[in-house]
Amino acid sequence: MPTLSEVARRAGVTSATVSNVLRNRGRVGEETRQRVLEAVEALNYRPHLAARALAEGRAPTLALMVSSIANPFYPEFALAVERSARESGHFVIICNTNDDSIAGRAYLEQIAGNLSEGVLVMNANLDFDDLRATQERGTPVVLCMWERPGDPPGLPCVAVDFRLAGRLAGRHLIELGHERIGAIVGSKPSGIHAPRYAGFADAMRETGRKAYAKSKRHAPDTIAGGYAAARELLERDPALTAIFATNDLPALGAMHAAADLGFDVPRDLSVIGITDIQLARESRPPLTTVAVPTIEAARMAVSLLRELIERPARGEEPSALMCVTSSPELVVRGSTRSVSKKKRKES
Amino acid sequence: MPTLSEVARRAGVTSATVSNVLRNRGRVGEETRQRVLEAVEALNYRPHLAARALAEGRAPTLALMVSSIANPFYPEFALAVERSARESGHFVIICNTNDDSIAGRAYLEQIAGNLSEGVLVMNANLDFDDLRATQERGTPVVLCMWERPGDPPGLPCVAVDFRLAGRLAGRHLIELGHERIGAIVGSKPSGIHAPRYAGFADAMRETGRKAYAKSKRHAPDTIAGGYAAARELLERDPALTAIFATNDLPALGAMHAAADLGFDVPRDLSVIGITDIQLARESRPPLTTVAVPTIEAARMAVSLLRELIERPARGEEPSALMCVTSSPELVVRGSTRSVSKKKRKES
DNA sequence: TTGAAAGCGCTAACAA
DNA sequence: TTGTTAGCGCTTTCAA
Repeated sequence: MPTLSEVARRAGVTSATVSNVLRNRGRVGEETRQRVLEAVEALNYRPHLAARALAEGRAPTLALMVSSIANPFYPEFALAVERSARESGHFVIICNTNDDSIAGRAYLEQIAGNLSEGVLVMNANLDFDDLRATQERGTPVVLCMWERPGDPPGLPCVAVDFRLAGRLAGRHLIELGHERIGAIVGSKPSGIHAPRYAGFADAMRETGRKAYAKSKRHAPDTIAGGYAAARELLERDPALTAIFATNDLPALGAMHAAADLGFDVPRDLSVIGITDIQLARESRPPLTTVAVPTIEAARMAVSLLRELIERPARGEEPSALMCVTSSPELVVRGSTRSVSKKKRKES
Repeated sequence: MPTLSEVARRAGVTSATVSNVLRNRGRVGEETRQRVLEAVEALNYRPHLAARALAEGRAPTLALMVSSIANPFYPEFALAVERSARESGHFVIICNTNDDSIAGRAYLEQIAGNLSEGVLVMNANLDFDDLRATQERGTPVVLCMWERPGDPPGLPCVAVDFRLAGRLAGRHLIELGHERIGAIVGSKPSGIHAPRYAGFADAMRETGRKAYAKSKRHAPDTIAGGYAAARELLERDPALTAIFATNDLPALGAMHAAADLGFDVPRDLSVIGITDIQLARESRPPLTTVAVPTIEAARMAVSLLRELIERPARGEEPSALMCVTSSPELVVRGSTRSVSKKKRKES
């Protein structure tokens, strides 16, 4: 690989000059410029990003921490992150923590500040103290999807009003006339799914329903998890006419369970999720869900991070430590319907 | 961020010594060692990976080029790649080419050799000349999933016998008694899906069937693509009893189309795909498919790449330029069944 | 066993 | 407009 000074030698100038033309920093004579460009071309020169990073005191990558990139939601997000990151010349390093905070810490310690200029966190299974520590050591961190806009996490974040999402889902079901509604809630009791369920509960309370509390199951955030939970729910109370899940994947699983138990969705049972992942559009029937502004969140997270990276260099305070995305929105598709008078036919 | 020499100063030694203890290179007195370790601890020192990379002349990352990480197949693969990469201390940079060879080239030029020590290519939409060029500039490249073991691509690769996969799928259908079989083939005519279809055709030929040729559609490698193609196929020839798709996603789409047209899968129509993505297990009915050794391919790709990275340093020739994974295997699930005598009931 | 010194490829003052 | 020089943080001979 040719280096700057080889290019310089060939062009009969010094590396400083080559550097200047490469960065378009002006103050270079047109003729010299041409010569340099020719040399670059002839040698097929490409700048050494690691060297540049070292000299500039900044790294050209952002780290994206996820529990597992294989979760169907993350890739969509990662794609958006990558696109935004590219705009500021950053590459993105995927860090799978595998839901293990030890692994997460290991990643942070190795990457932060050296290889990556900033850290994006897409799951809550990292130790917040670790995150604060890396922040204090000079590498900005932003949480990509904070679920409670009203309750700042003590770290920069982009917040999505998931409580509202839950409420919208609940309301939709109520408007369709459902009374007996089961709920499938993400597995970590005090975890990120609490606000979603709280919103759902709000909707129930607002309209004077109480029955919902009996029919609640926790399940891992997967199709299989939702399947198992829905089965339990439905076997325990076959009179349920709707199921609310705090996430699309379990909602999809619930549809399968319903089918296996002889319920027709949406005729006998309505199912609603939250997020609007790609798959939600592609299930049969397509899933009614509350869409969360994923792409917007990704963009915001990257620009917030970028701001945090750049501000200190300019001696300014960041303008805000929390961005709030636009609100979640109900997307009515085929998996919900107004409750039929005759209720279920079979089972 | 503390630096090596700060640690050194605090421990009353030079940076060379600190470096030695950190790399466990021995030749350091036990007492000094302790002092250094304490200083490291006290200062909370972490090595600067970019600086180390520069000094060592090697980068700590691998680039994974994919057309779009959002394709449901890639994340599973990416996860496996990341795990393997970590074993040799590499981080993985995700490069979404977006199926655009210009974007791909841009990535290669920026990353290869500087930020990344090697390049993994997970789609064929990169210009092979670009790949060869980066290889010649000193950055090893490996194709992660070459479809024709018998026909080396002129680049290091790990090959999967996709023709066999196609054949297994075809045979399975034939063994179930199917005669009229439709095929959905990936959209790029001469592209990566050709061997899969060729294998399918082999199976047909071997058993003297010819009808298949009429019922073939090209479709993008998505659920929607498969849906549209299957609809066409089925509307054109409702007597089809089976559909073979060169990939799971379109196969899943075909199942949806079948359902929409009143075909029951598998009673009226069998559907089979290739790959065995996670989703295949989670569809209704679960998809019969030919499983491809994804994880194994990921591991092989990373170790081949690692070997290519290290060999030249040791002056050796790489042992092989092509690894072949174990063979694809039929996974029978719920979407295929022996052809019923009465054929379809409805439609 | 430890230190001194050069250098990886680049940037960025500052001088000329 | 261009060159000189001094690093960025680390590794690695080679000496001591």
